[in-house]
Amino acid sequence: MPTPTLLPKAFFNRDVHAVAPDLIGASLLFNGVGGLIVEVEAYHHTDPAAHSYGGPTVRNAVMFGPPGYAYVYRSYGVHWCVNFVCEPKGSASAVLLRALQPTTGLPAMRRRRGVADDRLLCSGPGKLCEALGVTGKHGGLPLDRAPFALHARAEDLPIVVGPRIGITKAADLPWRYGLAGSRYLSKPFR
DNA sequence: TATGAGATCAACT
DNA sequence: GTTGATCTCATAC
Repeated sequence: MPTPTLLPKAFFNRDVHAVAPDLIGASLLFNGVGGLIVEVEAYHHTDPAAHSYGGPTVRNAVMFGPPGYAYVYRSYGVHWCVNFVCEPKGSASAVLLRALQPTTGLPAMRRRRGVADDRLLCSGPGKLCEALGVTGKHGGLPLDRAPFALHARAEDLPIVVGPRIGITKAADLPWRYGLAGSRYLSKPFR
């Protein structure tokens, strides 16, 4: 097994469309619990679907900060969703984590989620945060140290792209990236 | 398999 | 007052 490489902040200091596919297959642990990233979506400040579209607010302030930090927001008033901020400071782009293949800390994830089926633990942005225990208080934390632990994938993987999920604006842009054939996606790719 | 409602809150009109 | 980067459960086909 090759020694995994811990992702430095510089990894995120690139175009969001370069970072997003490179995250597929990477491993994400949060307080020692997590798995392999199998699905993400890219958002950019010129993108009408992005929270940063239209300028900084209290909620999206982290997106306008430096890359390599976590932007966490509440979705539909109920769920937490986590993003990785990308590109040079100020461009307000981010990658939304949508699904993981669970590998580590399965008992903790099953307990938090209240389900036993591995495929239901992290197959969606809200589920993923619940399984890992990520909440709003973790917004703004750096991604290159605890409680986060991100490692680059060891080899190239087949990546598929498609339109993003659950949005109404710019819904046709193919800015969703996934691991081809994964059983752990929030939804299959067409 | 597919569609619909409810939960619950911050941003925005 | 309305909308949304969601999820779960219920009911219908």
